[in-house]
This record gives sequence, C-alpha cells and structure tokens, in this order.
Amino acid sequence: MSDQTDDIAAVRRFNRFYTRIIGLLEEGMHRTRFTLSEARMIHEIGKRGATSGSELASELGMDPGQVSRLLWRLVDQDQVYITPGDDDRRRSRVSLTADGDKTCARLNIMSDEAAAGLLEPLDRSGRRRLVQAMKLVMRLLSGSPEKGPLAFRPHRIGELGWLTYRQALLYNQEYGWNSEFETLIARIYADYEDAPATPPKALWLADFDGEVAGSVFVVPAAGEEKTAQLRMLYVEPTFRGKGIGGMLVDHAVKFARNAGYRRMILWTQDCLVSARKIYQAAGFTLARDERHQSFGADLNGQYWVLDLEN
Amino acid sequence: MSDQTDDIAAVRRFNRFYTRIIGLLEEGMHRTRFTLSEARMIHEIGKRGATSGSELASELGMDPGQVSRLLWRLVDQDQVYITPGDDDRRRSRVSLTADGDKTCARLNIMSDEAAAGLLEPLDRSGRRRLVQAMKLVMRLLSGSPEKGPLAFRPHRIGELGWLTYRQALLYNQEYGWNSEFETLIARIYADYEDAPATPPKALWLADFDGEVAGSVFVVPAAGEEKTAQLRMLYVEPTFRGKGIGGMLVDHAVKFARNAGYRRMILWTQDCLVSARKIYQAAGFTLARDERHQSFGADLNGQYWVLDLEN
DNA sequence: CCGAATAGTTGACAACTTCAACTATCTCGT
DNA sequence: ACGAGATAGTTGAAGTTGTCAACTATTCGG
Repeated sequence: MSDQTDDIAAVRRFNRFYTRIIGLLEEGMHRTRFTLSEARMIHEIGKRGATSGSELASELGMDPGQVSRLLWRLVDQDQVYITPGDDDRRRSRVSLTADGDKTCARLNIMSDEAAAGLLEPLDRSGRRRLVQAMKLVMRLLSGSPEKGPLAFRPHRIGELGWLTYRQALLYNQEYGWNSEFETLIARIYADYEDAPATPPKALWLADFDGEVAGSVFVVPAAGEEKTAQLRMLYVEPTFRGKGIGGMLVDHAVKFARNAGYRRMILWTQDCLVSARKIYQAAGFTLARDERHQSFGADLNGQYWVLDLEN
Repeated sequence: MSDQTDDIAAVRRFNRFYTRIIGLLEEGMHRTRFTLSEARMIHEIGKRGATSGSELASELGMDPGQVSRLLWRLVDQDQVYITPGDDDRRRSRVSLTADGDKTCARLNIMSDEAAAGLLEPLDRSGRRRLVQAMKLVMRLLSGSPEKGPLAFRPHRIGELGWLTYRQALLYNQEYGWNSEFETLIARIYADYEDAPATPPKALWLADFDGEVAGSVFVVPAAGEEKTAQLRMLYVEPTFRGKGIGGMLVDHAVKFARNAGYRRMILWTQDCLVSARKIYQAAGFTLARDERHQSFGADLNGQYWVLDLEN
C-alpha cells in the first residue's frame, strides 16, 4: 500500500520534472521567427514528405480548425504550399516549399542541439544509462506490443552479472527462491565464461533495441561425450508471450547440431511451466524427474533429452 | 560519432513520447472548472503553504503579469486570498482559502489517479523498474549535486549480480579489464554469500533514494586469526567526489573493530588512485606490493594493513 | 441517387503568451 | 539621510492557442 503511494509520488515527481525539461527545450525555439506550433507543424510535414490536414491534426493532437489557420499562415510565409488532392478533392496535399525544407532542417538542428545539451554534462557511461533508462520508460509505458528488431547476440562485459541479477530477482519474486540460487547461477555463469572454447559453447542474449529480453546458453554436458547441455533459459516478464523463449531454444538446438553434438540435455524444475512447453515444442522429452530441496523451496527437478541425429 | 547521433535521436524520441504522456495526463484536468494554469497554481500554493507572486512566477515559469491576473481570478473564485507582506510591502502573501484547500486536495487526488493510470497496466516488478528508471533519468539530468538521504543497508536478492555487472562494466571502461575480472568477482560475491555467519562478515550498499551508489564488504581474512579483510570497495561514477567511499570504509572499519577483529587488511591495485587515498585517510598503511598480470592488464597489486587495537 | 460520413474552412470567445510601460517599495552606497 | 537602481506587482495591448459549433464541398455505401 505504501509502495503504491510511493510509486505514484515518484511518477508525479518525474512528470513535474520532465515538464520542466520539455519547457526548457522548447524555450530554445523562441529564437526562431516561428511559434512552437508552427515549428512542430513544419517538422511533422518534413518528416512525412506530404500529408493532409487531418493527418497533421490527429498526429499533433490539434483542432482541425487550428490546423487550417496555421497552415495558411505558413503558406503566407512561403514555407508550405497546399494543392487539392488528386483522387479525393476534399483532401489537400500539404508540402514544404524549398524555403520550408531549409527551415525544417534548421529546426531539426536546433532540436538536436537542445537534446545534445541535455547529454552534454554526462560522460559516455552516463549517456548510455540515460538512453537505456529512457527506452525502458517508453517501453513500459507504451505497453509495447510493438514487434521491433529482436537480435540474438553474444554477451558483453558485465552482462553475466546482469543476468545473475535479473534471474535471482525474478525467481525470488515468482517462486520465492533464496540467495542460494543467486550464488549458484553466479558460479554457473562464471564457469561458463572460464570454460575452454572447445568443446563448443555459446551464450546468446535476446536484444530488443538495446534491452535484454532473455538469454540462454549451451555447454558440453559434464562427463558425456558428444552431448550438449542447455542452461539458464530465461525471458524477461515484459517480453513474455512473444515466442522469444522458443526462438532462443531453437537457436541453441541449431547451434548444438551444427557444432557436432549428438544429443542435448537440460535440467529444469517442474514449476517452470512455460519453459516446459517450450522444451516440448522443441522436441525434448522428459527422461526422469527427482524431488529435491534447494533454494529454500521444495522442488521437482526434471531431466529432459533431445536426440540431435534425426 | 554514430553513438552520439543515436543518443540524440533517442533523447528526442523520448521527449516527443513524454510530451504526449504529459498531454494525456493534463487532459484529465479538463473535468474540473479550473484551467490548467489555475490548477497548477493552486497546487503550487498548496505545496508551499504561503508564497509570493514572484516565487510562483519563477517556480511555474510564468510571466509575472499572467501570475497577477491569474491570482486575482482565483481570488474572485474564492480559492485564494492575498494580503500585503508583513516586512516587505511590495511582496504579497498568497494563501489558499478553506475552499482552496479543498480544491487542492481534489486536484491532488485527480493527479494521483492519473499517475496511477500510468502504473495500472504494470505488475509489481514493472512498476519498480519504471520508478527506478525515472529516478535515474532525473538524477542524471539534474546533475544531482543534491545531497539526499544516503543509507547503508545490507544487500537484497539479486544485488550481488548487480554489483558484479556494474563493477565489471566500470573497470572495463576505465582500465580495460576483461571478463576474467567479471568471473572473479562473481565468485568472490558468491563466496561471500555462502560463507558461514561466524567469524563475522558484512556487506553494505550505499543506497541513495533506492539507487545503488556504492558498496563494500568485510570478511574474515583467509588463514589469519582475528584479521578482517576489506573487499570490493566501489563507488558509482556519478556519485563520486561526495565522500561516499570514505564513509563506506569507515563503516566497515567500525564494524570490524566492534566484531572483535584486531587487524584489517585489503588488497588493491595501484591504478585505483582515489581508492588509495581513501585507505590512507582511514589509517591503512601500505605493507607490500607486487607486480602481476591479471584481467588482461599489467597491474601493481598493493597489500594494505590497519591495526584496529589502538 | 440520397443520406451519412469525411475534409476542410470560418466565426466566436476565452485563455495563454509576450512585451512594455507604470507604480510602489526596498536596498545600498556615500 | 538620500538618490540611483533593483525588485514586486499591476495594467494594457497585440498576437497565438484551445475549444466549440456552424457551414461547404466531396466522397462513400447501399
């Protein structure tokens, strides 16, 4: 309950804060001979090449009447020209004149400078954290059913720690696992990294616009010839239900097959329901299971196998 | 260079995005009989108890003239009363009437609801990440010379991974250390966590409004009776120069002394200049040093000692 | 081919922004 | 003690923005 109100207060504080930031940025526009609305309109027309008034109205959230008057004012200033639409003569085609193009470019530079002014006091690492945090805020607030470019890539420095952090936190929240699990996976990741390059191993992060959406890795199974082990499959809660887990497993299976492994195994817990479905879909079969007590919970461990030779 | 332009583009995208969010939130205010400016003014007066017009003008970024007219409109609506200032009769005292208080409370509830609407689609973990990201954006953009409440607290689940992530990344950026360092510290943190409770050990995070500003821990030194070892002192770049490192070390030394240790040792590298100064200031003396090759760099390790018995 | 929907224009009015002129009051240095 | 200059607030004027409603021209569906 107090969490709730704290969060709300923090969000409101941020809203007030960012209202100021936006105000400061817009201030800079007053050095031009255009008003803020005019500048936004020119920018929008420049971005789309040629549009209609109604599109501008909905995109900028303006009243159609205001759009109309604003456009004609820009026509008077020779920034914009309006021609009747070709197929639909209600619709007008709005485009920038040569002058308007120049203005648009100038405004863009000014906006860039304003944004650069925000970044200016920060060092490289600070900038990266700022941009990452902004992207996260956007993604969380926009609900993000957006299907952007998802890339599988190797891990970068520090990201083994990041994966430990996220998974320890997640499985604690979802299943109550304690710090025993955190130290276990910290060692698993360290062992992965320190293992020799052969027999083949690989780790991928699912990267969504710079944000880690999930990960998995493949190592040679201990003591078993020509057998690969799939480990640490995980998908961020906000990215679930998009098939990322399945893609990661398929990717890993393909890698193992190409690397010459004959068999693939994995060890999981029966409480991880959605993971189980993914393994089944990838062709794994349950070989045996075993009760055990770990991470402060009663678990049912499962051992799954996939034959890679057919 | 491309990084630079990418960051600028990301910041501009965020600005546009958040302009919309703020617009949506303000939309809700139209259900009241007050305009946005009036609402903001009432809220601001409510927050400060009693102010002057000029303070309101600068706080809300409004023209003094507009503030004057707005205030008198609110006086007409019986939300606000204005009395001449006591000591300075140019200055007026602006306060809320009983009606104004009620209005202010009502507006606050509406703002809370609007903010809650943003949080509503998110689960607990999503909310926490959103709030954290917002706080980070604020801190990075406000330059944060602010001295808020700094607390030393034990680590929570996942934070050993977080510390691994941050330190691996940092020391890679600053000194070029490779993943050998990352796996080493991952194991060091895991060992810390799995060690028995006696002889005494402790780890603290410097917590600044929910954000990790730095950390350090103390363990019994291997093989040496009554000797404590200080390890993994680190301060986030954005929090440096505020004495946090020194406070962490002092805290650790005090703990070791209270826990009955007679001596304290630590192992560091000579390239970590500011850390060295902190150790000196805490009374440590350099016992010996030793060249070695680790983490893909040529290093000069240093062994420092502090006698706890005087 | 008619009624409904859509694109855009125009008028009216209240509120906001910006600038400049103006009064009253205070501060500071001499 | 006093005058120059700064500060707090008020008022006027002109232009811009936000909102609503009425209106024309055009297109679409049946």
